[in-house]
Amino acid sequence: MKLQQLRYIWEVAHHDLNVSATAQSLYTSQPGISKQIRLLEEELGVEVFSRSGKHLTRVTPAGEAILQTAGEILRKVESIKQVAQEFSNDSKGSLSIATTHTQARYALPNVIKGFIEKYPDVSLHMHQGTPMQISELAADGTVDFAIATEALELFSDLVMMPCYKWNRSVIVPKDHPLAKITELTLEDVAKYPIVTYVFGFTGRSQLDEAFMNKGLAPKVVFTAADADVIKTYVRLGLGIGIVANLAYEPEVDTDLVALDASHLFAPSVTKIGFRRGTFLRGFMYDFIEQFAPHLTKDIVEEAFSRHTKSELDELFSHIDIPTF
Amino acid sequence: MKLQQLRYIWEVAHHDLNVSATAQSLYTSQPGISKQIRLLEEELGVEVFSRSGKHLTRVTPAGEAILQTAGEILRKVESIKQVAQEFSNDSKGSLSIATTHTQARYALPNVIKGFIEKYPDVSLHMHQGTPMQISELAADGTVDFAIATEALELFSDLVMMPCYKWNRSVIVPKDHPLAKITELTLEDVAKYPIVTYVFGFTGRSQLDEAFMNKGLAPKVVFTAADADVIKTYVRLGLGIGIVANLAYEPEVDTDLVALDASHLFAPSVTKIGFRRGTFLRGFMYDFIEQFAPHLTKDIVEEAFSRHTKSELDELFSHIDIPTF
DNA sequence: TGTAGTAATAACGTTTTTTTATATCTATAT
DNA sequence: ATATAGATATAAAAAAACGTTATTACTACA
Repeated sequence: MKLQQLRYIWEVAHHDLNVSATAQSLYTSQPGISKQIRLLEEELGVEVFSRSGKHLTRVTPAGEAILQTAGEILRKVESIKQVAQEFSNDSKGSLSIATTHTQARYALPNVIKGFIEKYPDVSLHMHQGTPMQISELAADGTVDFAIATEALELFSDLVMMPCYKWNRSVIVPKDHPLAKITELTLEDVAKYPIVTYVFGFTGRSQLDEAFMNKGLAPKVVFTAADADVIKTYVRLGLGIGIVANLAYEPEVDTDLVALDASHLFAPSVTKIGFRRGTFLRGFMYDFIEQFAPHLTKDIVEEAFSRHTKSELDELFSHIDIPTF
Repeated sequence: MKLQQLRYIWEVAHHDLNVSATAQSLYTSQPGISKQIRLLEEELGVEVFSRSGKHLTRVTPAGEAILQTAGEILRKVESIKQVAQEFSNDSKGSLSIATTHTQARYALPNVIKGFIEKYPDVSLHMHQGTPMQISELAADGTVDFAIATEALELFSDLVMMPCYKWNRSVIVPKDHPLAKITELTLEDVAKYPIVTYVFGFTGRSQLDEAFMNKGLAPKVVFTAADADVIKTYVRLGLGIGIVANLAYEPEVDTDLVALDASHLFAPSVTKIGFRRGTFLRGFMYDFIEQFAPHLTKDIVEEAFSRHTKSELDELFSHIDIPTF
């Protein structure tokens, strides 16, 4: 059995069982992969993939189990490389983060600016996607960290830690009737067409819940994955926007007014997650702490060792989470 | 990075850093191994072993971490092979057990007889040693199961499950004064020179404890690792024997008398242990259940998922353990 | 200081892996 | 049904990796 063979079956399984496409993505040839897969299957005496003629159609039950373990092995191989780098050079390496537009655009810039100054030899890679995609990237080891407000808790092999709480603002054009109101109520908000986040993004669920609890059914006329798009449509007069209040930038958004809505909607919590069992390098701990000062190396290591979700919750119930 | 390289560093680390000896044990050449180790170190950019001139003197801190992970990888590779065999042929495979003389000689024969009848294509390997050695063999993956009464709990990465309780008998020659006594007391026993198990074997600690609690200091004149040897010396009149009562065989030991000592010493518990995270094949579950009927597949899988010792204890506190 | 044991190096032959070119098969649409 | 695009298998050749033997160089221990 060769590591290369395990890598091949894993990659093929993650490329819709298309060997040619896999070969391309790995910059190698299709026959090479096909042959190694065959060799592995021959050695093991089991087929990993079932075939209809020449096409791979699905993963066999045995393959299911083998792929699972192969994935674990490949991740451990990565962790050996990480450990080696850690020992050979404290400050060289790479850090991959998967996150949503909201974080990338509003929450992370400062942290990342500081980080690349401190670790000029660490190459930073930022992946963007839906919370679901982000979680998957972290769960299968493509990225080191996932940062998002939703969906992270659905993956049981991610260690997930709360970073900060945030509230919402209603944003309206300067001349909008709501701009003059002093005490905003949910009923006020529900009167106007709403432009906000797509479902599954950036705490959208808290928003729906608040309206539902009051028996209100606001008209959501437009949804987008990020606040920049939302603001654009608010400017067009399509409706009032509801966004994370960190997404309102007073210096830039001079034509808009932000009305604090902290009292209308329950705060959301943005979390950072990484795969259980990953080896975290020094600069990774540092990154986490820069982003969420309460997540010191000690705390993260403690979180590491908690196996169940309830044990994790217990840990963080003692810790104060900052509000943005 | 190649699996072969990981295998090499692991083996060298487990052969006192002697490359030549490792090469012999793996039926390959010394330069081959040396070269692969160098290549790996070059690729990783860290030395796994530190050298004084041409001799490997110790494992570097980085090597420590790398070897740890390498071991995990190699075990996962084994588990892939196991899974494959499981799927390709339910009843072919191999089962390695490490145990003490006591178990091998008195407790296991029936189970093993039944097992080889049921699974003629599974090759069985029995390793014998001290409880300490046994536990190590299981912990580093050389054997599938460890069966012993002591020392198993010292290894935190072994899942340990109680199999049966057993009590002791005092064995004496037919003409010994004690042979006529009806109600044996500790004081009676302490009067005579004693022949029993070596410390660290077969529940020896329970025995010492019982005497100590009563403030007695019996004269232990001879200790051995197994009951056969003990019986031999009892026959020679060296003293009275204290052995597990399953070690007294009425049909064979006609010249000896066994006096039940259940009321004098706390019962001992024999346990079976295996490495956390190993893949257990069907026949392995079956073996366990044959040996300890209360350890059904469901129970074993439950034990698998309990991470801490206290969780395990909790599980078995509900389960009745048979007495031999 | 000498000797036995052990690792590194170099050169060579073998095996394994990858590549290229090509044939064959499958699925899908016409 | 048939043609076609997309995909895998096969075969042969080239390239790379691996292990072996022979030898040198070093260390530890007597």
